[in-house]
Formats: sequence, C-alpha cells, structure tokens
Amino acid sequence: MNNLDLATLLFGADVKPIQFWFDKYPARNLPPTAEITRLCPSPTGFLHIGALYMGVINRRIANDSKGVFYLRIEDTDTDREVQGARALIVSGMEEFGIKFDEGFIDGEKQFGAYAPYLQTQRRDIYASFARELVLRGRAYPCFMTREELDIQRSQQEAEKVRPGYYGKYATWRDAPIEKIQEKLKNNTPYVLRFKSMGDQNVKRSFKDEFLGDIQVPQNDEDFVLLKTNGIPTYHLAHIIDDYLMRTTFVIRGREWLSSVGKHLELWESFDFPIPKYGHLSPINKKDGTTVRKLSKRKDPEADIMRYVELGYPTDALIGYIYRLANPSFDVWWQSKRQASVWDFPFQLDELQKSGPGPVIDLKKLDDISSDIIAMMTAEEVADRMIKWATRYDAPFANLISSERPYLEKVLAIERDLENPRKDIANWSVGRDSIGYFFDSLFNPDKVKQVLADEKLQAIFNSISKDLADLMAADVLYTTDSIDAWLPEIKAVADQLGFTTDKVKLKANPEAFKGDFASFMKILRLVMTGTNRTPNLFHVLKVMGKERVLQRINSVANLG
RNA sequence: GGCCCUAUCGUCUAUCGGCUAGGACGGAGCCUUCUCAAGGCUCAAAGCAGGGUUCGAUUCCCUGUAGGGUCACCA
Repeated sequence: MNNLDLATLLFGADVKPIQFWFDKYPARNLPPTAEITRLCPSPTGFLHIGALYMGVINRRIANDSKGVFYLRIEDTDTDREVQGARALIVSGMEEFGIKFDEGFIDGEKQFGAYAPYLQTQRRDIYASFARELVLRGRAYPCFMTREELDIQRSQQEAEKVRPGYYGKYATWRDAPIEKIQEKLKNNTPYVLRFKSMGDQNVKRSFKDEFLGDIQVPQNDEDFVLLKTNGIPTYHLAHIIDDYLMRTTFVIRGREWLSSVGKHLELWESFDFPIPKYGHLSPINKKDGTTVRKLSKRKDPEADIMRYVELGYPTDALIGYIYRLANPSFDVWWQSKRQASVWDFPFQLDELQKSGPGPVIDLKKLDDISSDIIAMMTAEEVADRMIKWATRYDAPFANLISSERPYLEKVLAIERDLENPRKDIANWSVGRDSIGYFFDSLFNPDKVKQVLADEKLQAIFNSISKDLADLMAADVLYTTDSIDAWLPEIKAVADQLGFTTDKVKLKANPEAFKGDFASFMKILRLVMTGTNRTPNLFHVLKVMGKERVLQRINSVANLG
C-alpha cells in the first residue's frame, strides 16, 4: 500500500490531477509589479464596516499598482451561512462605489476568468489538491469522533500540556493501512488531516507587510484540511484559491496572525510561491470603559447600511475609512476639501499598525461629511437629499421634490461662499435644518410656544399688525446685498419702536421696545420657529413677501 | 495558562536618539456678527511603571503591568 493506493481509496480514481487546474487557470498576464488583491467575506449577515475598510484598501492597492481586485465569497461554513447575505455583500460594496474586477454581479451571477468565486462551488478543485497532499504523504484520514477529541483535550488540559492534535496525540497519523481500510469499509466518517513536519519549539521569521518582521513558531498541528462533509477548512481553501487566482497580496484581519504558521507550511507542502501577507487590526468601539471589536450582533454601527440610512454620503464614510488607514488624510483633506476622497494619495506603509486597532469616532465622520456636503452645489444637495428621503422619509421626499426650485433656492443660501455654510452632516437632518422653509412643516402654534418661552410674545402681539404692514415693502425682498438690505430692515425696526442706538436705549429703556437684535430675534422666530437659521436677509429673500406676510398673520391670528 | 502582537492628549495619530512632544476631531474662551453654521485667534489636554544602554531616551534593550489576538471539523 502506497500513497497512491491510499489516495485512490479516499478519493476514487476520477479526481482530476492538479495539472488540470493549472491548465484551466493559467497565470495572469500582468506586469510583475501588479498586485492582485481580494476581499473574502463570509456570507454571515450584513456587510460589516470592517469589510468596507478592507475593500477600500485592497481596491486602492490594486488600482495603484495597475493590478486586479476580486471578490471571493468564503462559504465553507455552511452552518453559519445566512440567506441573502451574498447579495448584501455585493450591493453594499456597490453602494459605496467599490468595484470588483472579478467576482459577483449580484448574489448569484459571477464573472471573471478564475470562476467560480464561491468556495462551495469549488469542491472538485479542493478534492484534487487534497488528493495531491495524500500523494505527497502530507495528508491522511482521521476517524476520531468529536467526543474522542474532546476527551483527549480534557486529558491534555489535566496534564497541563498544550491541547491539540499533534505529535503523539495525532492518533491516526501513522495508523496501519488495515485499520484505515476497515473504517472506510464501514463508512465511518472521517476528516482529512495535514501531516505536519514542523516543530513548535522552532521559530521562523515571517515578514508581515504592516507589522514588519515577526517571529512565529513553526506549525506542528495536524490540522483539518477537509471536514467530514468534504468541504475544506479555511486553511486549505485559502492556499488553493489564492494560488490559483494568483493573489499576490493577502490582506486580512489580525486574528489570522496566529495561523500563519499553518499557512506557511501548507504553501510549502505544495511548493507554491508564498504571497505577501498583511494583517490589519479590527475597528473597535468604546463600550462603557472598555474598548472592544465592533460586533456584528451587538453594534448597529457595524453595518455599513446604517450610515446610508442615517443619510451620510457614501464618500464621507470612504473618507473616514481613508482617515483610519492613513493618518495623513487629515493634512491632505485640509487643503483639498473640494477634491474627491478617492483622489487621496493613499500610502500603504502608513497603514496603522498599533495593536488594538482604532476606535470608531462618529464625530469625525460628521466633520468629514459636513465638509463634503458643504462643497456640493445646491442642485447636487437637492438631488441627494431627495434621493435619500425617497428611500427613508417618503413624506419629506414628496414635499421637497414637489417644490424643487424653491428647495434649490433654500439650499443655495450661503453656499457660493469661499467658506460655505456647513450645517448638514447627513441627509436625515434635512427636516430640522431646512424644514421650516416649507409651509406644511411650519407650525404657528409651535412658534407661539417658542415666543412665549422666550418671553417675547407680548412684544410681538403689540407690533404684529404694523409689522405685517411694514414687511410688505418690496425693497426688503429685492435688494441684492446685505449691505443694502440692512438699512431697510433697520428702518422697519425703528418704526416699530426698536432702536439700533444702544446708548439711547440704555439712557431711556422705557422709550423703546428693545434693541435691533431683539427685533431680529422676534422676526426670525416668527419666520422659522428657531434661532438656528442662516442670515435673515437670505431667509426672507428666499421665502418671498407673500410667505413672510402670511406667516406673520398666521402667528398673530392664533390669539 | 502557552504563544503572538501592541502601549503618546478624551479619540485618531506624528516623531525613523536631541522635544519648548506636532497635527486633526472633540472641548473651553475670545474676535466677527441680526441668530446659527462657518471662519480667524487663543487655551486646556499625552509619552503605563521600574531598570538598563547613551553626553542625551517617547524613540533602543530587559522586567513588570495593561490591552488585543489565538489555541475548532468558524472564518
């Protein structure tokens, strides 16, 4: 009995030799500097912000080296697979403008010369390579049940030795062929294990692209290559897929760092060239006093669609991600706010390497986001706001899109300045920040309440009739500049018994209703119901005379 | 517990032995002003601890401490 006999016993005679796959998937025709990167999510739920982070980095590395970036979905854990998760991954990346050169068009359809990009559709490939390892004497079947493994583990723990399937604990490693044949004859389930040649006590040096040179112990575990159901574990699938798809740069989570020993030995057992590896820390969040990884189950902010729902432009999140990846984003952004975040000169060697990983900070996202929105034209803001509201706030969408020209005028206020207005961080604040411009959202009752709270109700009541008359002057709405408008509105205040002369007011407070500022405050509240508005000159001009008079009357008439 | 990684303002971080430790976000104050936002100016805010090496250590080394990761037929 030799390796070939064992291979045939395990896999039958029909499995294709690995050369078949080498022929089917030839090397890519790319310059040697081109990086081939990939994103390999598991379809276990929504698209995690960490996956987007990985996606941005991998996309940029491929772009900057004129390489290829592809999507491969790792669904070897059939138990954890969530229905529809594949489609969520594809649509989510698309939403954020991350394109794949190969992979999936939607949750089902695939494209690219190295297809399939879904691991459960690659079982024939894995079988060939698993068989190859048997031929090379580097893999063998193991018939231990989970119960037996558990018992062995407990014993190891009791003896205070490192738990695991290695060395003398690798029961089936050198089992006589008769025993294997017997088990096989009875159809006993088995896993295929790797036959490790490593020594845990020997360190080997490993270069991580982000962490630098580190020392890792050699692998000595006979870990599982094929599960009982014939599906490979991550370890086997990773090596085969990344070899056949010619990945040059594997970027993955920090949690894989302690598996590199296994992977290095696997690469070598196949005589495949080892790609570059880079391990990145996860994104964390502050939970009370502790910092922990953003959890798919517990943290809504881990879901990238959450940011879309909140109305952040997708570029804001991309910018924020660049910022996490490259601290120099801050400096660049300061001088380039009008640029697209995608133009950021991403530097690979700047990727953060500190241990725990960054803590997510939504305030920074707001900052970047309001910068981005401030740089948009009114037309663009209108488009995006309507688009967002159509999805998440239909009544508001109907309202603002039915008065589109008015909406654009509203959004144009203080936008064409050198330092444009920066008061919108996401579309969901639209209602609060510009809602009062629209009559159906303007509530005279509320305005009255605010006036009462501010103790301005009595003054307003005493001037409301004259105010309406004076505000009917066309000049208040036709002047082109604040400088020209201000004297006009001051004259109105004057005629109503307010004064701009603080000295006079102080000398004789009883003679006046208040200063100019308090007049403006009343006018502002009557028009908008809030103290937080742009310059009143613009507000009145955009609202127009009719609306202004109507609002004065509606607030006054409420008794 | 073993192994691996990491350790600078509240947060993200810069510093490739010379530091009065820099920037950004957030915070405070002032200026501008009809309010807000923005903008300008200013302020508060950090090197985990202890040992070495060195003329000099945030930077290099050791120990401790803390955090993270990992020790699955999960990825």
